[in-house]
Amino acid sequence: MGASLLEQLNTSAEAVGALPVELTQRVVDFLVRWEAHADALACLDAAARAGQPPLPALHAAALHGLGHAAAAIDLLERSLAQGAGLPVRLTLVELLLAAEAPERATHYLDDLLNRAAGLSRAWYLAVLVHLARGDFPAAQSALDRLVALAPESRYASLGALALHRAQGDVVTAAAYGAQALNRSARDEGLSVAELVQLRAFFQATDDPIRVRIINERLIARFNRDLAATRAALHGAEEAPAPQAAAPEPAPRRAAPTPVTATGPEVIAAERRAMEESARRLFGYPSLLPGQAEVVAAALRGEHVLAVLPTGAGKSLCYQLPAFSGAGVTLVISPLIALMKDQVDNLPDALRRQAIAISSMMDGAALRRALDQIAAGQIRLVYAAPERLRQIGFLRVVAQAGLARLVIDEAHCVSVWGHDFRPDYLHLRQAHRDLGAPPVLAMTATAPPRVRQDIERQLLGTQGAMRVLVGDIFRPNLQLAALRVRDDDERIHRLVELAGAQKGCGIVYARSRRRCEEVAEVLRGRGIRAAHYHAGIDNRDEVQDRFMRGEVSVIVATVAFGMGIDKRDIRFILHDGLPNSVEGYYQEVGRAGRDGQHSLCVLIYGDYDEGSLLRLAGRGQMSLDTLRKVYGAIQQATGPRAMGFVPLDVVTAAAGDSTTGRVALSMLEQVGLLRRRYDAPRTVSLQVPRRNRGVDDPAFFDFMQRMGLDRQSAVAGEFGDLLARTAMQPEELEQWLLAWQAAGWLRVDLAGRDAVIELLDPPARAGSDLERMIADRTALDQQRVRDIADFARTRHCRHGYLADYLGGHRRRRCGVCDNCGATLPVPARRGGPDFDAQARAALLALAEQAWGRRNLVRLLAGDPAASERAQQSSYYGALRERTPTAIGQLVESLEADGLISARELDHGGVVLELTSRGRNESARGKGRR
DNA sequence: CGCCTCCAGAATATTCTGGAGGCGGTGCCATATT
Repeated sequence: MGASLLEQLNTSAEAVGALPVELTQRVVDFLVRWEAHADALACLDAAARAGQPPLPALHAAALHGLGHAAAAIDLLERSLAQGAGLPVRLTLVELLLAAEAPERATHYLDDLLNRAAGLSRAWYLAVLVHLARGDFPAAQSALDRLVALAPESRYASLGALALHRAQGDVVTAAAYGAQALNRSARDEGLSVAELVQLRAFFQATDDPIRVRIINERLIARFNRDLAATRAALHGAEEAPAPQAAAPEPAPRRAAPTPVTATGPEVIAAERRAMEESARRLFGYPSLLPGQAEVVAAALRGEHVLAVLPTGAGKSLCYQLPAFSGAGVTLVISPLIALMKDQVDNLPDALRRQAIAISSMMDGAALRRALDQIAAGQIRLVYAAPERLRQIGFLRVVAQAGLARLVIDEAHCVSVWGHDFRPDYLHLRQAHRDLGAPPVLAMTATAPPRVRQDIERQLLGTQGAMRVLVGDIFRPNLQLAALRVRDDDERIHRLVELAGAQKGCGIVYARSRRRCEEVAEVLRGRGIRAAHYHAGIDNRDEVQDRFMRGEVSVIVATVAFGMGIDKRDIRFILHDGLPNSVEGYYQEVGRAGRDGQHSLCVLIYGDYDEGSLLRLAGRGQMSLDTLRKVYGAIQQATGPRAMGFVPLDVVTAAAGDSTTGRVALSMLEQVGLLRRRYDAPRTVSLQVPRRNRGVDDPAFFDFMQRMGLDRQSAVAGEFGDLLARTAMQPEELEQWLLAWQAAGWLRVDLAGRDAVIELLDPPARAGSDLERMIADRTALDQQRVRDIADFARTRHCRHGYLADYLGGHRRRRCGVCDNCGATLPVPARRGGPDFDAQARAALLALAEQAWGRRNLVRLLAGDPAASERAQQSSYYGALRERTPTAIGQLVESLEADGLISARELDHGGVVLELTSRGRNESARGKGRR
C-alpha cells in the first residue's frame, strides 16, 4: 500500500494527539474511514496521553478494524453507561451486528429507536438487525417505516437491497444497489464503508461495471479527503493533491465466487458418439465449439442454461438430444414464426417427427397433432408458453414420455415474464406438473442477473443449473456511439451513415411513428428503405423484400429481429437509446453473421435518458388497476372460493388484455389468489352406442352422476358439470380427454376460462403489491441507466458488453470508437455545436464552483439565479436551451468525469472542474 | 427534445392563441366474424 496514511498526511501520531480536539477527531475519523486502524489507535493513545477526552465511537471502530471485536463492544457499552449519545449507540448496534450478536443488538436498537424515531439510519439498522435474526416480517415493517420516513434516502435503497438479498432475490437487490449509487451521486454521499459494502455486493453478483464505478468513486473520494485533511492539518498552504491511488479497503470476507461457467468434461468416446449422430441425423461434419458440452450435459439429464452467441448452433444443442435419445423433447418458443422456421429447417426424415403446436392450426389439425404426440410418433414438439396453461396439452406430452423441457430464447422468461407475457412465470408450475424433467434453457444474451432470474423462475432455486457461457465477443462488429444535439442532427447522422455504408442494414427507432418518418426521410434521400413494426399489415412481405435485397434498409421497432437470419446485414443504427444493454446486444448481434466487417452506431441525445427514465418511472401497472382486476374477479367468482373467470372480464377491468393478465400474475405472487390451469367453458358429451366403458367403475360412476345412460348426451357449462362430480377441474378435464381417447365418450370442449381460487387475503398483500411495482420501476430505471452509461462510456465498448453480459473480458477490442476506430463520416458539423455549449458550462465552473441548480440558472440566464451568478460572464450563455436540457448537459459532463460534485461541510454540494475538466476547458476546441 | 393534443379563454359567436401536459414497444391464445 506504500506510505502509511499518517506519512501521507506528513504527520505523526504524537503530533495528532497534541492537536486541538476537533482536529484530532477529524484526523482519526479520516484514518478509520480509510481503514488505517493501527494509525488511528496510535493517535488515540497519544491523545489520551496528552489528556484529551476519549472518542469512544472512533476508538471502538479502530479496535474492531484490528479484529478486537469484543474489546470494541465492551468499550462502547462502558461509555454508554456513562451517558454517551447517539453516535455511540449507532456504532454499537453496527458492531454487534458484525459480531453476529443480533439479539444484543436488538436491545440497543429499541433504545435507539425510542430516542430517535426520526433517524433513517436507525431504521436501516433495524432492517439489518431483523434480517440477522431471520425475522422477515419485522424487517419488512422496519423497511416500510424507513421508506415512509425518508423515501429518497440512500438508507431506503440500502434497506431494500438487504431485504431482497436476504430473500434470495439478487436481481431486485441489485436494482436497489444501483439506485443507492445513483441517489448518492446527486444529493447525499454514501459513506466510504457503505461504498465498500456495495462494492462487495456487486462483486458477488458479478457486476464489474458497478465495481468499476465504485472504485473510481472511492479513488476520487480518497484523493479529495486526503487533500482536505492535509489542508486542515497544515493550514491553508494547500499542497497539490497527490495522485496516490486510494488504498483499496478490502471487504472483510472474501466475496463468494459467482457461478462458474465450466462445462462438464466431455470424454472422447462421448464426443465421437455425438459427432457421429450429428453427421448421421443432420449431415454436419463436426460439432461447433460449445455444442458438445451443452449436448453432453443435456444427455446426462442435468439442468443447463447455455448462453451461446448468435450463430453458435443453438438449435442443434437440443435437436441432437431430441433425436438421439428416447422420449419427447418439448421446446418452449416465444414466436410462432420461430417454431415454424425450426421445423422447416430440419432434414426431411426428422421433420416428420417434429411439430409446432400453435394457434395457426384449426381444431381438427390440433387434435390430429395431439393424437400423434400421444401415440409416440413425435420426438420434438414446439409450443408457446401460453400453451402450458392447458392441462390437456401437458397430459398428452407427459403421456408420450417427456425427456426434457427446452426453453428457447430463455431471456424472454426474465425480460418478458414480469410485465408482458406472464405465462412465462407459469413455467415453473408446469415444469413441476410435468414431473420436473431436465431443463435446457438456451439464449444468446443473459447477463448474470438475468441468468439468476431465469434459474429462479424455472426451478425456484439458485445454483441448480449448470451455466455454460460461450464467448460473446464479435470482433467484426465495429461499435460506436454518437452524441447529437437535437433532432436535426440526429436525422442528419442517420441519413449520412445509412448512405455511407454499403450493403443493407437496420435502423432501430423507438416508436412506430418514428419508424415511418425516418423511412420516409431515407427514401427522400434515394435510399431504398421500408418501415416495419407490429402495427403494419404486410409484415411478412416487408421482411421478404428485405431478405431478397429489394429493400436495403429496414426502419423498425423492437418487433423486428428475433429469428431474422440474414447473413449479410452490414449496419445497425440506433435512433436513440435502445431498451437495455441486452436489447442492444441482441440488436447489433444481427449484423455481420457472415463474419464480414459491420458497423453499429448508436445515435443518442442527452435527452434520451431522462425521457426513458420518466417512461420507466411511470410504469404500466398501477395499484388502481390491480384493485379493479381483483374486484372484477371477486364479482365473477361470487361467494365461492373458486371460480371460472372469462379473461374478457379481466381485460375489461384492466383496460387491456396484457395488463389484465400481468395483474393476475401479480395478485397471484402476493398470495391473493391462485390461478390454476385454464378450463373449458362449455362441454358437450355424448355416449356412443355399445360402450365398453360402462365396465369401468370410474366411468360408470361419472355417467351416473351426469345422469347419462347408455345412449344419451349432455351439454352445459363446465362448472356446472364439475359441481356434480367430486373432482378438481384439472382432473375432470383429464378424465374427459382420457375417455374420449378410449372411445367411450365423444367430447366437445369449447371456450377457455381462467380458473381462479381466491385465497384469504394476506395482511401484507397491499404493501407487497406496492413494493412489487416499486421494485419493477427500480429495475426498469436501472436498465435505462445502464444503456445510457454504455452510450457515454469512454472505455472499450466490447469490453463493456463483456463485463455487462458476463463474458470473457478483453482489454481493448481495437474496433470500437473508444479504441480508436473511426467512422466513415465526418466528425462533427459546424454551427453552434455541443462543444461550445459544454465549454460554456466548463468555463463558468472554471470561474468558481456553483451549486447544481444555480449553475443551470446561470447558464440559462434565469433571473432567479443568485446575484453572484448573474455577474458571471457566462450568465445566459445557453439562453437558447431549456433548463432541463442544461441540467442533462451538466449531468453528462459529470458522467464524463469533466466535473465532479463536492460535499461541503454544512451538507451542501457544489460542482467543480476535475483536472480533466480543467484541461478540456483550457484547450478551447476540445474533441467532444 | 420537439411535436401533438387538449383546454381555457380571447376575439367575436366559431375560430384563434397560449400554455400545460403528455409522450412506447415487444405476442401468444381464444373467439367471433368474414
